[in-house]
Amino acid sequence: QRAVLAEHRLAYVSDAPVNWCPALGTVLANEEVTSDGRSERGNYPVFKRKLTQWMMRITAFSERLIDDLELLDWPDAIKAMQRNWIGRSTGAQVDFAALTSRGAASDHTPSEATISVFTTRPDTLFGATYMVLAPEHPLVDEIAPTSWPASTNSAWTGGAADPSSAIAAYRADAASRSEIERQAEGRTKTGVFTGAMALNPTTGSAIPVFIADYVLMGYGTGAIMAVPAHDQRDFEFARTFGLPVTKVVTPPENWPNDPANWETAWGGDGPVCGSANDSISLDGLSVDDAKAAISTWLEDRRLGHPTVTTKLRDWLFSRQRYWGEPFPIVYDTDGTPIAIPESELPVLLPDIEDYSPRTFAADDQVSMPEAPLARAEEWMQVTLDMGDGPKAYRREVNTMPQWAGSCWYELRYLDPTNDDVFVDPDVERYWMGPTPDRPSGGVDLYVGGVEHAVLHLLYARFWHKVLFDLGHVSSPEPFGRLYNQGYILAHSYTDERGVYRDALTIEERDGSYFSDGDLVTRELGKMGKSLRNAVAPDDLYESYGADTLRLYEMSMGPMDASRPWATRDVVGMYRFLQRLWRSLVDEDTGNLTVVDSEPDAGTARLLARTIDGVRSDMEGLRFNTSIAKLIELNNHLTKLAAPVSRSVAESLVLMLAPLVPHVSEELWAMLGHDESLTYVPFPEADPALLVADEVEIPVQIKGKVRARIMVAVDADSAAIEALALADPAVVALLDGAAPRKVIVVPAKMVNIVL
RNA sequence: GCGGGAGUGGCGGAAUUGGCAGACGCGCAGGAUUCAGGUUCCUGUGUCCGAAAGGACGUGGGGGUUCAAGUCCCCCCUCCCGCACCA
Repeated sequence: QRAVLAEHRLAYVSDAPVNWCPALGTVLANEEVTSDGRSERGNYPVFKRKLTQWMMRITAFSERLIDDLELLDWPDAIKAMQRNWIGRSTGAQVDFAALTSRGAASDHTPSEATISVFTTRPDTLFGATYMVLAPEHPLVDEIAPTSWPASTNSAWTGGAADPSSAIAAYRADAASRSEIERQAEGRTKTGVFTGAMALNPTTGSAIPVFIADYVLMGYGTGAIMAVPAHDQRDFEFARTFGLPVTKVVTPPENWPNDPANWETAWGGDGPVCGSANDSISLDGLSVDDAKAAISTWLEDRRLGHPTVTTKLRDWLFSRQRYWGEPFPIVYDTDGTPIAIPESELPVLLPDIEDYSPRTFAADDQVSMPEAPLARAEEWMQVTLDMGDGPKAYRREVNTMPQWAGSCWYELRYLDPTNDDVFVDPDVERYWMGPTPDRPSGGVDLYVGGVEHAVLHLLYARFWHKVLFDLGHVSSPEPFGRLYNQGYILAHSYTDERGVYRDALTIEERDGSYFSDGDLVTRELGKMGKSLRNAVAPDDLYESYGADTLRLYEMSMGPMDASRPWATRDVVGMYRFLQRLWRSLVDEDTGNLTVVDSEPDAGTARLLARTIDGVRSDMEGLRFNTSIAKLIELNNHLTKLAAPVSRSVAESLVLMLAPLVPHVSEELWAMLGHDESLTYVPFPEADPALLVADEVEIPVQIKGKVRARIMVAVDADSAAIEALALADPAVVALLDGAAPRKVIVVPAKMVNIVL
């Protein structure tokens, strides 16, 4: 019963191949391994090892994890990365009968085996001329005969005397090559014949079954039907091994009629051809129609059915670390995992002498993971009463990955002192509940880096959906709006030997860069100690103060863009803060110069426009343009002969507070306030001041600005046209000629067409 | 190959819906203040022609739509990021 349940449990023990990183001394999730087979953290080699580890059944949520992206206000790039990672593709599973006896030596017996394949192109079933299994596919040993069938192509055997030695040699060879080596081989197709044949259910012909590493055990069923005419990989394999290429979809007219003369496979649409037998004909149908027709045919004969496959794999959830949440799991004397009853929770980490992970040489493939908690012998052994009397159990010694905590911290933050539940349902609904304009619910704004796209952000969504299904949260998604801030980049400099030179030593001459006289090459990338281009915040605090640094970083450009650091530019924001101070404070006496009288009309209007603009820029996280508007306002104030009005000064300080909190608080106190400005609302723009009575608009002749006129904001087109045509500069340029057409955009501009 | 994003002065970057390209800052130039210094102040600063007035050109390249294009459409180039033998 436990075994059956384990097939469906959210958390389960698996002994499938996992990612083992000897240098880190722990196993890793697929998401933590880079495409070249190294650890995301530390960039160490990672090896596939068959180990018993805890898994989370995230694949059960694949569909919803893709579909619910629609609900989210997230950057397209992140959504695309998640879709791509989950990798849903719809197609069909098709069953092929294995025929080990066909054409084989007389000591072979017919196989009962069925080879199931996943295909997105069931319409091309008639063109399947061979099959390929992943090298580690469990059926391989079952279907392979003991000797080569008569007249086996010598190119298919890998030079081996019999199928089992060919298979063994191919597997050994595949295992010895790293991901990087395989990629470096330029994807030349390799493989060997298994000696077995299979029956193409549509044509009734026997087709050879190969193993090849271009078919992955981890995707689909780990087996494919190969249609070389219409799949590029199969095409290349067929060319290498001299396999037949049968056309079943008509390519465009400029393609050679005979597939033997094709340069590539034809993967596009076209009328299906050569696809008929006694009970079905697909000929003449489009690809889509043929898919539908063959699916029905397969289902009627119980040979296949439509299905969906994803690239996403279950989440490897155990780590060999001390610092992680211990599993609430014990094993009985039979080694069966049992959940600890709630009354015994939480399981706390034991105090141990040595917390450090057991690590190995980076390339030590045969090393075995060792959990630090396994050193806590006393803690491991525990006596519990599971309802059948006290018994001895052994604790699980693996711990959860760092992601476990980040999957729900945002929920705990809502109600951090609650001792009864992790979050009160009412509290959760208040902060995170779905609303008509945000059906996903979740955190209002989550600012974070792209590096979490298919790690934290995927895991947390999965975890949240589990809690949602269990009724613990009302929101289907944890983070309603996501904003990716860019990186602060910096130039790094390498000399001829490729050694990084300290960025502080660099001099520029005639567009080239030199370090102590040596020519160096400049690159733009992240800051880092090893790149010798990091900027120490302490130095900037020392020279300019924390407010200046903060203001500079916000002013550099849009928040979501990566931007190059330029120490030289920091001074601009420092100067601004000095000018700001002097607009409100007498430098010599230190006394406030602000007056209580109302500002002049121009200043009042500029203030209103600034408040309005800064407010919307802040809402859109456009801090760079907020700052520009605040500088403009201050520049205006410094040009005034008169002292600054209190109403203007206070609004300015309040608007600056989120950007330069220290200077703002200081000025706020000097303006006579006892309480922090944190509790004062953001200024409101006077709507009456946002609309001017008159505006200056350009007058264009043939699209070029030739004059400017003042017009009332509510002036109609005719009045504006008359004003424009009466302008002396326009009269002179027209020189008596009658305009062919005059376009007037009220309160915006005039364009005269000659 | 697939997916995402970006190309605007010497530099970082502005420019809601097509409507004055270059806001704001750096740098640079000239000037001011100062015994001096600059982490001070003021003025100027897209490019080219011109003493000036003014004119021409100008948002990666090429076409197009429009009275009007950085913005819309078509083709192309370059760069960055993610995934990559996913059947």
